[in-house]
Amino acid sequence: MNQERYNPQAIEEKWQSRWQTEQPFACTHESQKPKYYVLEMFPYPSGNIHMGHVRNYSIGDVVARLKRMQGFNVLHPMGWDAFGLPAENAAIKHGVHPAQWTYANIANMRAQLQRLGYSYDWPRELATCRPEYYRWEQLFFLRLLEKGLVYRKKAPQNWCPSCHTVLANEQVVEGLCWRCDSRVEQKELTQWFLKITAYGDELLDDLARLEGGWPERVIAMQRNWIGKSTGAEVVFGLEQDYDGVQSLAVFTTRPDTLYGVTFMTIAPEHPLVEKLIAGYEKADAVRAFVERIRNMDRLDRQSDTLEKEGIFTGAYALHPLTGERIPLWLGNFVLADYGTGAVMGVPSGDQRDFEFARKYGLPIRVVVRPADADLDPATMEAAYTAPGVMVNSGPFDGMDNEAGKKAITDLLASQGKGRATTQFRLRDWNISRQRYWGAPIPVVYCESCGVVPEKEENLPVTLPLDIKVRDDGRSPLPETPSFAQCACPRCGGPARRETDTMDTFVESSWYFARYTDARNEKEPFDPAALAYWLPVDQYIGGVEHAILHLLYSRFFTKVLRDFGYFPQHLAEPFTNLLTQGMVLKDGGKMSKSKGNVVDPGEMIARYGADTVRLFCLFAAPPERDFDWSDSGIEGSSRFLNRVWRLFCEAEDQLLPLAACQSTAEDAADSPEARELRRKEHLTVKKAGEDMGDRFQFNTAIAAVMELVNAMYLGRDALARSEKGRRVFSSAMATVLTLLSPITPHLGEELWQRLGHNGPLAAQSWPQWDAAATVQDSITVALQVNGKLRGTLSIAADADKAALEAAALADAAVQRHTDGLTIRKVVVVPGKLVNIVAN
RNA sequence: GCGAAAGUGGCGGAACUGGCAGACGCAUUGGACUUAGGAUCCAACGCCUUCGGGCAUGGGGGUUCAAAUCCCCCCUUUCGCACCA
Repeated sequence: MNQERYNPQAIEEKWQSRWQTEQPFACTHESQKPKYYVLEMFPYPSGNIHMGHVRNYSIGDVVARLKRMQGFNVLHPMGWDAFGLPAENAAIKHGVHPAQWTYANIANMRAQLQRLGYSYDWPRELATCRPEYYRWEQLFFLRLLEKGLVYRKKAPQNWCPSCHTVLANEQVVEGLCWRCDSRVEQKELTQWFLKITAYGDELLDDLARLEGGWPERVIAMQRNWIGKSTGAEVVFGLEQDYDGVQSLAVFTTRPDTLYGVTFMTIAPEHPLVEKLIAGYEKADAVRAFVERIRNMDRLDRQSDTLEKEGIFTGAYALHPLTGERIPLWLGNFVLADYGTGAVMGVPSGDQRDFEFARKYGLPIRVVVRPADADLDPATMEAAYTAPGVMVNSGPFDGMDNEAGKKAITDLLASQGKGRATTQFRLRDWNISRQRYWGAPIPVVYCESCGVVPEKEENLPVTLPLDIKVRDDGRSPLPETPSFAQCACPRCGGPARRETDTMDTFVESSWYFARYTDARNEKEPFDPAALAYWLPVDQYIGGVEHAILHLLYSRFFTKVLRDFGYFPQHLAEPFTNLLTQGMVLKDGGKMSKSKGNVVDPGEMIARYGADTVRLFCLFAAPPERDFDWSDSGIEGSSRFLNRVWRLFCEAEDQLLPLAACQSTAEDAADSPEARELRRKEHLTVKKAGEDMGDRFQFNTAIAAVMELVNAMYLGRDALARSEKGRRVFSSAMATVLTLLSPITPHLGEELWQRLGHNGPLAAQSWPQWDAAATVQDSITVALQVNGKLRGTLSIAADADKAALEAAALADAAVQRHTDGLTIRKVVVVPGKLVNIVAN
């Protein structure tokens, strides 16, 4: 008997160095096999991997390894989202160049990933900070410019004072910077915008294609973020001519309530305000109101407890259908940048308007009432927003209000006073960043030609590395003459290069496609490779990217398709999305400040990579958060030791079989053999379904644990005969094979010692045989009136009559039916017998 | 307020199509082997019990021979969005 101890450090080193030399997981698109592209969100090279990475990449690696064994040609790449602010902050703090810091971190993290044994196609590795990568992004920028999908605009922008840069709307979380939690300010700047709103409808509609493949809540979050509203723009005439302005438009989703308008509310920032109040005796009070609202903190202004406030401007609009005078108010709840910045006030049909009207004594006119009741404006306590019948609406009285929406919009349109339209909450994407460590935007500003795109043949516009990072965090590029001063690509005259860089989310919006041909120096993608690999079949990452990265990637996919780079039939980049939960410690997020960080490196040093991988998958289903448990990982370690010992203690009895290779004849040798072979096949069934179809790795592992437990129970009996040993050896091979996507090092090591030549990873996933899982006798539950009263062991093929007879003959059943009349017997073959008696 | 998800032993979690609730693991307890064990092995382990059984899947109703699972109402927690007109 072999007493050798399980030494994960030694065997993991052995197999990892072999994988590094042989790169067995590199792949090509020239294959007859069906393809499978599994991708985990690439990491920012912060310096060290944390448990969240380990969980994310372990899930992906199991999928990749399993799919390979199931006969797919699998693409499973890894790279680095390598531009970004932390590199600059580190440069300031430690005096090291951002590039040097980044590349050193990449080297370190690459080694950590290799230490975990992930089956990546390393030759495709990419880093977005390399010119070989971002040159293609600059090319896409030029294309976007040609098509008018990127433009410059001067507007108030989200400005993070601590990061010294603007932020996209998606990067502002509750008024704070997504990265550093500083309070975001508004700053007027001219910036580059990607016209993501041009794809608003498609981004919204195509969410339907993702149903079933993406988590419902991510789809909901995107739908919410895009925020499409259907309604009408209604043009109200103004009572006077205000400096040439004679009308004011509003957007409404309720054109059916147009006859209920009793006032109009305008955003304090609306450009017309100053004109409206000119000459009004209380103009100063209005100006003071505007100032006060403008100076309010953005967070406070958006809080849900903020009281609605307004002020009359002294001006009037005219109702487009009745000609009635409508007082114009300013309101602190009206958003300047949504719709037209002005809303019609219908107190009877909108709760905000209702409260506003009550507060300021404005009239309330009911225009939609429930079908079976009247509403009295004097006693109403809230707006009526449910469907109903139109009243007080001139020719539309009696009409269903849904029909009224269209009818009134049509009437307005015929008179040139409105039109059906839609509004999006989604804003265009500001991609300018006032930072150094990012991809240069390939345009120049020429004294005579204006904004001129860089010539395609001059790409890449390389980010200069010979700079000194400024201590105040501001970008050194504007003061780097060798970069900022240039010749105009059009006239050759003196010009200044754009010194803003691109948001790093631009790089991550298309990296998944670059992996299909990462080393191509002639074009961004090989069309054949793209057509073969895209879309990504399974994408895996944290839910924190539900909007940002996933929305941008979807947008880029549609744009690159329309530019002809991506296949024309490709609508979406990621067919299936798994959002894995967080790894917590003591119920909270791991953080250095809390001192509750579990370091993967330490865990690997203590238990080995296989144990760490196993525990991450066993602790909980993948989409759920789980709390790291020190005793939990002990359990996983114990299990692998148990497998190791089972193998070593039986090693001289083991035969070099593959999974599921014992025969029915072998199984006929003894009841133990038959039972173990049955368990083996059932485990293959369950593990395959749980790992491959449901991504429930925890239950797949539990099933293998049961098989191992069964092997311990049966091993002495099975060791007695050649056939028994065959059954046992086959089960051993099955354990190693089923575990191999999760614990590949242990699998390869023992597979080799079992006497096999080729790698276990190249084995086919075992096929289970239904015939092996049948049993002669089964246990059925016996119930009386739905309550369990006993069990019954009976021939598996017993028919209903036999089951019923056996159940009625059972002592426990008789005891519980004594004195009762049997009304009915429900027999579910193979499961139970329920006797209904009273 | 809107949207999504989740509530099952001391804990993580099983139960996939309604059919023996608690698989698998952790923790705990008892035992074995040991110079010793924080190794390993065996066993117990939802709650109550008069040992017949009774009660248990957030709460309350319902459908059914049978409900963690289906239907209705309610509560709690987490996440996202939120004066979006």
